[in-house]
Amino acid sequence: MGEETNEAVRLLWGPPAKPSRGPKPALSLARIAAAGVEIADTEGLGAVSMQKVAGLLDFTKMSLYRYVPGKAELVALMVEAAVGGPPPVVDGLGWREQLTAWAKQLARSFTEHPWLLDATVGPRVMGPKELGWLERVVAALDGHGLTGPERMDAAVLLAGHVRGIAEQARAARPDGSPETELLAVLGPLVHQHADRFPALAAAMASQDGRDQALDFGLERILDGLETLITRRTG
Amino acid sequence: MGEETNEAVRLLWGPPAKPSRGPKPALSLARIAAAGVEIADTEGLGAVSMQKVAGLLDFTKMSLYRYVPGKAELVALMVEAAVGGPPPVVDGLGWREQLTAWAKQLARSFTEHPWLLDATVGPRVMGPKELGWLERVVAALDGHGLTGPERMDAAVLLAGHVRGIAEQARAARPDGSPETELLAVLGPLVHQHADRFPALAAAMASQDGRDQALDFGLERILDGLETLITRRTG
DNA sequence: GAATAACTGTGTCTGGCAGACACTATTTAT
DNA sequence: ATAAATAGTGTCTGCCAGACACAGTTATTC
Repeated sequence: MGEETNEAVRLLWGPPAKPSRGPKPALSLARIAAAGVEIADTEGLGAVSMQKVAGLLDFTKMSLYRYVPGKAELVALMVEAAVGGPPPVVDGLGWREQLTAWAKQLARSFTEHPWLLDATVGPRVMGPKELGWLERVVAALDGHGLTGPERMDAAVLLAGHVRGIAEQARAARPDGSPETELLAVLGPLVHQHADRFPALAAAMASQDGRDQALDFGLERILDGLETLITRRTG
Repeated sequence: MGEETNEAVRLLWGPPAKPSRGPKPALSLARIAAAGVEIADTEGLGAVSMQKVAGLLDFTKMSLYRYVPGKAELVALMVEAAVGGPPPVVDGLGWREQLTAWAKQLARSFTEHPWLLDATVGPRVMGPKELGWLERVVAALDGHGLTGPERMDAAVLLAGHVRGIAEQARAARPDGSPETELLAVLGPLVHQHADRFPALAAAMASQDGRDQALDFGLERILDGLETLITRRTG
C-alpha cells in the first residue's frame, strides 16, 4: 500500500489544485466523485467501473486516470463525498445526548448510501470529513475522566455498532423487489433446525419485530460508558 | 438474490451428497472450500478466483461449476469452513464470563482469517456454524430477564464490536512488509491538522499504545447489559 | 447384456474489468 | 516563436466470471 497510500492522502488531504501549463482540465475530482456516488447509489458499488463513471460524464475511461491514480482512490473520494460531515454540535447537550444524535445521523448516512458499507471495508485512508466523525465523539467525551485512548476506543465502539446495525438493516431490506429478505430465510432455517439452535428458536419465537436494534445497542453502550464515567469522576 | 439464496441455502444446510448416476465426483465441497481458504489466507480474498482455486486442486476452472453455482457460493462455503464453531460451553460460568470468552474466540477467528472481514460484508446466508455463534450468545443470556429480540440484539451488538475491532486491528497491522500501517499515517495527519481535530489530537497525544480496544468495548457492553439485567431482575 | 439417461470434467467463447502506453491537441512559460 | 507540460483519446494486454457444447463415464432400465 506504500505509494498508493500517499496518493490517496494527497487526493483527500492535499491542496485542491495547482495552476499548471497544459490545457485546462475539463473535469474535477468533485464531479468525478459525484458521478461515482450516483452510480453506487442507484446500482450498488459493484456497478461502479471507470467505464461507467466516465460514460456518465461523457468522457472516456482513460481520461479519469488524469485525475485519479486508480479505482481505489476513486472509491476513497466517493466515500468522503458521501459520508458528509458529522451533525453540528448543539451546545448545552450532555455527552449522552450528543452521542445519541451522532449515532442516529451516522446511521442515516449508511441508509442513504448502503454501498458505504462495502466501500469502507479493509485498510484505507480516512478523509477529513470521515475523521470529523471521530473527532465529534472524542470531543463529546472530553472532560469526563476518560483517558485519550479510552475516548478513541469509545468512538470505535460506537462507530462499529452503527455499522453493524446498518449491515443488518441492509440485509433485512428488500433491495430489488422480489428479493428474499435474508431474515425471512433465516427464520425458517432456525426453526427447521430448532434442535441445534434451541436458544435462537426460543428468542425468535416472540415475533414483535420492533426493529430497535440500533437503539438497544446504543443504550447498552452509553450505559456502559456512564458506569465507567461515574466510577472515574466519583 | 432470489435463486442464488436458495442455492446457497442448499449448499450450506442441505444434505451432504446424493448418490447418482454419472461418474463419481473427484472433488468435494470441502476440498474446494479448503483450497479457497488456503488462497485467501495467504494472498487475501481478492486473490481467490475460480481459476486459482481450480489450479490449486489440479482441475480446470469450469469443473468447479459442477459443485458450486458461482463464486458467491464458494465464498459462503469458505466462510463457513473458516469461521469454525463457537468455543465449547463451560458449565458453571456466568453469562459475563461466557460472553467474554466468546468474544475473544471470535476475535481470534478474524485474526487468523482476516479475509473473513471482506467475505462477510453485504447480505448473505449464514451457515450452521456461523449461526452457532449467535446461538451461544442468546443461550448465555437466557433467563436473565431479557426478551427474545433483546437477546438477539445483544448478540448483534457483541458480534459487531468484535468485527469492528478486527477491522481496526487489520488496518494497523503491517500486511506485507514495507507497508505503511494506517495508524502511522493517521497520527501525523491529525497532528498536522490539529486545528481541525483538537480533541483527536489531544486524545492521541498520550501514546501508550495499549491496544486494548477489544477489552474496552467489551467491558462497556457487558456493563451496559448488566445494568439492564439488574434493572429487570430487580 | 445392451441401450439409455444422467452426470463429470474439459475446451472454447463472450463480455466486462483495470490499467499500461503511445499519440494528438492544447496551453503556458521561456 | 519555440519548447515543455498537460488533457483527452485509442489501442492493447491480461485477468475475471460464467455460458455452452462436447466427450467420456457410470448407474439404471429393458
